[in-house]
Amino acid sequence: MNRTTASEIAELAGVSQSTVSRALRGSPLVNPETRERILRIANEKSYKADSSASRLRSRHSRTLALLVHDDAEMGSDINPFFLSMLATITKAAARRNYDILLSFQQLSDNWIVDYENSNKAEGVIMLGYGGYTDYIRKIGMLDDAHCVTWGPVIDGQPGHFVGCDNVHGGYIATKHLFDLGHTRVAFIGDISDDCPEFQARHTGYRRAYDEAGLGRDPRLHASASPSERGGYEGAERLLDRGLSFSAVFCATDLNALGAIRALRNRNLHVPADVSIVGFDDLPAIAHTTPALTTVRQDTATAGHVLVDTLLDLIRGNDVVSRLLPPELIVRQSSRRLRAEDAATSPAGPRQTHAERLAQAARQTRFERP
Amino acid sequence: MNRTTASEIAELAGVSQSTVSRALRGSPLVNPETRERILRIANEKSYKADSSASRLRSRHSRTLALLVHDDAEMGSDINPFFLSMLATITKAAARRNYDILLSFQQLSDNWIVDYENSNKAEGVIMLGYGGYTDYIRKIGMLDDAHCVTWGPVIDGQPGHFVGCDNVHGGYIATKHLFDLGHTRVAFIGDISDDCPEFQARHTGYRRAYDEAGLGRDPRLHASASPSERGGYEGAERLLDRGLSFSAVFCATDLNALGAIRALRNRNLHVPADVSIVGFDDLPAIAHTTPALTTVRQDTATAGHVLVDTLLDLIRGNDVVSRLLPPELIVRQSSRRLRAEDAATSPAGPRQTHAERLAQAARQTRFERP
DNA sequence: AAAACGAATGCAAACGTATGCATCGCCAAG
DNA sequence: CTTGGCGATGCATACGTTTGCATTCGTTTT
Repeated sequence: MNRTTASEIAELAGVSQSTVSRALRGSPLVNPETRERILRIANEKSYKADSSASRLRSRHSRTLALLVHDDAEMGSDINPFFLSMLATITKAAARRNYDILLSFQQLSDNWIVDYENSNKAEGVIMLGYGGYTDYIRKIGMLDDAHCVTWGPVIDGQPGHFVGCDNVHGGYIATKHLFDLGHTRVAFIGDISDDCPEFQARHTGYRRAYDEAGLGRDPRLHASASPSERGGYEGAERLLDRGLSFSAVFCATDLNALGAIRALRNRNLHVPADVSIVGFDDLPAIAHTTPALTTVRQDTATAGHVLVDTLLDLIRGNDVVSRLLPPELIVRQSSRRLRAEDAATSPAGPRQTHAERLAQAARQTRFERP
Repeated sequence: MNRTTASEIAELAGVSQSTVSRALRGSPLVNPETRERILRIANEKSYKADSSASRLRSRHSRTLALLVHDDAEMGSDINPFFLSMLATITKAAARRNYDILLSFQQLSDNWIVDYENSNKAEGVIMLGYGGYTDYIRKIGMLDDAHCVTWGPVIDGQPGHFVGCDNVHGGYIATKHLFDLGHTRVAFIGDISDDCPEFQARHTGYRRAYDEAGLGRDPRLHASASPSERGGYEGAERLLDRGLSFSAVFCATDLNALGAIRALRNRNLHVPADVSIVGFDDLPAIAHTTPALTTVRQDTATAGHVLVDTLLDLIRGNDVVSRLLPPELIVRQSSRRLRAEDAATSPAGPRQTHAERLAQAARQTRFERP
């Protein structure tokens, strides 16, 4: 059974194929009555223009590629934060009459070039933490590379980015903890050059310290890959140092979940002993115990902005990198520091906070994921 | 700047355009040396055959559409279980050299027909709970509709399905609870005709009851839409009835999370007072407190099976609906019933289980999501 | 030496649409 | 009555491949 073609519709309607094409594409050149007739017949036959032929002729695929970074470290799991953006991006594209071609990939030089050269998509949206900078630089050389990346917005860097204001996010997270009376706030997260967004969150963290006029102990930073496991191991290293702290700001929600597990493992309770603030507002974490205080990135508008920016780029309009405002979501993992737990206070009637931390530091690890 | 075409490569290589095409597609007709030369030049120019032209001529788009049901009730959130399948499906397709076109849609008659008729994809994979049966029946009428659905496998039903063995899953979940000494196991989930997979899980639940020779109280079933909120409300209705139960099997992990929240809200602890078993094994739930005992659906092989089944369908091979075996994952939300908590035992020294449940039933609700 | 053959390549016709240009009828302006 | 213009339609080409068929050339068979 062969597909229905525009010529067949044309014959049925007693017009030429060109007129059918024009009628279906809403050209003002065709008589309203003719258009009506053609549309009716096309509907009856449930005719749809062949996309291959139409994109070949018109040189437009009306398709965007969505490339999600497949982090080898996460195993086969994909970072849930990026997954939660898929739907909004896809719907935003659909509203603009664009299809989304999905791909999970390790970073490779060829990918974008191949997709553009083979005309599979008019542009690419990239999702993934860090590590893109070098890659984008190469791509940026190509005039034809229409590519927008979700990630850190850095002045003067090549390529086009849409991202959350990570500096401000880190700032409000840390300030929230200071406002609750904490003075020694640790940071867990990777601030190497590979992850500029976490560097930015750390910058906000430092800014809050400076503004509060508190001295910041650099040893209160533990590096961690952006996974749950990374958070677990980071928290362990932090505890092993035997330092005093009453709160932790984690670079990602997954880090926070891992940190909570590590703390619990050493008999430290959240938020009773340690307050925790995460970053991302993953859909799942509202249901964890304790529900996580975190910095929300607005994925809904992010999806629209990513798509619109990419379309501007494709149309040759001027494009500016855009920062989206983050929002602090206070839940149960952060609470006011009790006076007797303050690091400087004398020992109370029950075991002091300092004692509990010290005990945790000595404790043998009985779980290794 | 115009794209490089096969003819340009041909000219550079001193051959005809046909030979270039053949060389790049690995035809055995071209001389190895010639092929080598052509490949080298094509690489230099980073030439890729235009997909529009190639699919127009060859009548193959090498693209599959992935349709994720956009449940209005979930708001803009997509069911995380389906999200977790996106990556495996996409990678499975990539391994077969197929691209994935992604779409989130309410159910509509036109969608599949449009996609096939416009030649955007050679087939469709549908993800979503229930409600498809009628829809599939319509689609099934069309010879050309290449469509595989993740969902309940029911004998004699039109369409092609790949799914988890929900009956067995429900059975092993419930049996697990019986093995732990529970005798009154409740069920939370929607068993209307809209959701055949939950009906199947409920069937497994009943089978375990029968096999254990235990009487089943139908009032221990609370209906619930498959969301977190559904589980919360279902658990509340269950508690309001003032019945005795020491364990709950929930039709989905989200239901289980909601149920746990509702129970905690009334001072019932999981698993101390009530054991809970979920279904799906969402990536997130390993990190909840308590970590959820659940029935895992093997999404990794599911992705491959879905893609392979669809490709078979496209190639005109015979296709059988396939059931994948589920697996019980025991974590911390289920535990052995203590003797003194058994519903029939006399009151112990501390508040009995029955008393605690009764208290929960009377309790005013102080949280409504 | 002629014929037959196979390997390697070129030729040319599709695939189904979009679109510039020509055409046609009709009415208003000259 | 002629001309110009405008609205509506048809004609014909081009988009860049894939692929059946023809062609060429060198080698083997009769």
